Amino acid sequence: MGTKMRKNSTPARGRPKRLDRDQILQAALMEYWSKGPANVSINDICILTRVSKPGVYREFGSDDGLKRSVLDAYHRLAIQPLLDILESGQSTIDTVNALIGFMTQDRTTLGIPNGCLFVMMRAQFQQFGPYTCEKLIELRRTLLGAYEVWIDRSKMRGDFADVATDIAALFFDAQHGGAMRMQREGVPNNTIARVLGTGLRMPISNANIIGF
Amino acid sequence: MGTKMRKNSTPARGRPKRLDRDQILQAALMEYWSKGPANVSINDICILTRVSKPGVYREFGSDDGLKRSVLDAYHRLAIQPLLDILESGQSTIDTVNALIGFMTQDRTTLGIPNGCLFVMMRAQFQQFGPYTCEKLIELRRTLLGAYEVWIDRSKMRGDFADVATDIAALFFDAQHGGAMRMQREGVPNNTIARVLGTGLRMPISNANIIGF
DNA sequence: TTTAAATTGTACTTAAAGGTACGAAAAGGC
DNA sequence: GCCTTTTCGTACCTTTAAGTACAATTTAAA
Repeated sequence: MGTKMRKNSTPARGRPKRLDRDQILQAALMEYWSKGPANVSINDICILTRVSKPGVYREFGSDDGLKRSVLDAYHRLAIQPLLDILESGQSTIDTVNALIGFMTQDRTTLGIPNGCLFVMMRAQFQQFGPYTCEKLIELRRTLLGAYEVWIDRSKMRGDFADVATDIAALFFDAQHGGAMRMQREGVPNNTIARVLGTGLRMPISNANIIGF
Repeated sequence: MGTKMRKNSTPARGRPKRLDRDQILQAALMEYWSKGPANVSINDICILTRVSKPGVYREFGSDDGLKRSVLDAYHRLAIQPLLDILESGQSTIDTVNALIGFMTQDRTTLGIPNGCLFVMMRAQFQQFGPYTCEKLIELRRTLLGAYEVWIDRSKMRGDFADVATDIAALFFDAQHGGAMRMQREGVPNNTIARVLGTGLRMPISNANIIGF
């Protein structure tokens, strides 16, 4: 957000920057993800990262700005892998299985909190500022768009049921959200996988049985 | 919560009570429902109902106590109709259609906020106190239990797919949650109905085609 | 060595949250 | 008319949130 866009190579003029933006983002991300954004204050993040409060505000502008940036980081960290699965070009069934596998990974062994920060924040968008909300809407559109592209591709291959693409995309998105919430509520991952299995394989198996 | 359980008939001893518990509950319920529980303070409710803050605390004990009681009221108001549909004894298909119809009613004409307070609060349980959380868990169990009973009944009639009852119950619960969240995000009700249609009619149509 | 530029953190402000101490008020019993 | 019981609301408390004023610090350029 600085007025001077300094590249790494340029030595710059004034006092050298010691603040590590990425470290703050990482810490905030993990804190939001594990405790829920509403239960983490800027102060908490300051203490956690040993950065002064004005430091955080200089870097991100506001609470809203920080949350927006964290959401951006979360996009790269945890949403992109999901998008990558959709764009991997595998067979439809393999893709669905990959999605289920991805969502129901054991988080404790990965050192990652349960649930999905994006799903969480979407459910609480009323508590956020304009930047964060904008980012949420953007991410939602990206996800739904990716589902739609994938569904259309599967349809062309003939292994997807006769459901309108936008409806099916909303359906897949809802299953993802449901799975992440179940995980947060403590439902075992193999149970979640079974729920997802009945839900997500439906548009495929139906195609096999009825349509083709 | 009062130490004296006074019936309406008993004239009582001290200063007569003017505080209307139900009015507070109703106002808090609508406020939580429309704005989200996190965006409504005890102060807001006091102003809205023209009750003093100690009045509210005398009646409900704490923020946690109020939320718990509101959730109870919401149970009777908006969850019970859903349970009633499940217990109505209609045919499986009619029940599913009734569920979809109930979830996708036009809220503006009913004067009711979009979404579901219970679904909202479930997604934010980390922000609530022990009483509220306990109530949330209890309500969740009640709902899942009702789904399970209904599913088992449908299975016995032979019009439900070969899916484990607990898994199917979680699936239905997830669809309900997904629908309520879509509604909150501004997805049109007829779109939501189509998403629900593809999801909820699946375990039934599959039974018709494959199993029986 | 001075000056200008850039970043730093201490100490503060303001607002709003949940919660309560306490005396006034309103009733029935004596 | 006075005492007891119960409910009432004003005015406060404590904590914590987001956000900032400002002087000190560290660097390159002059």
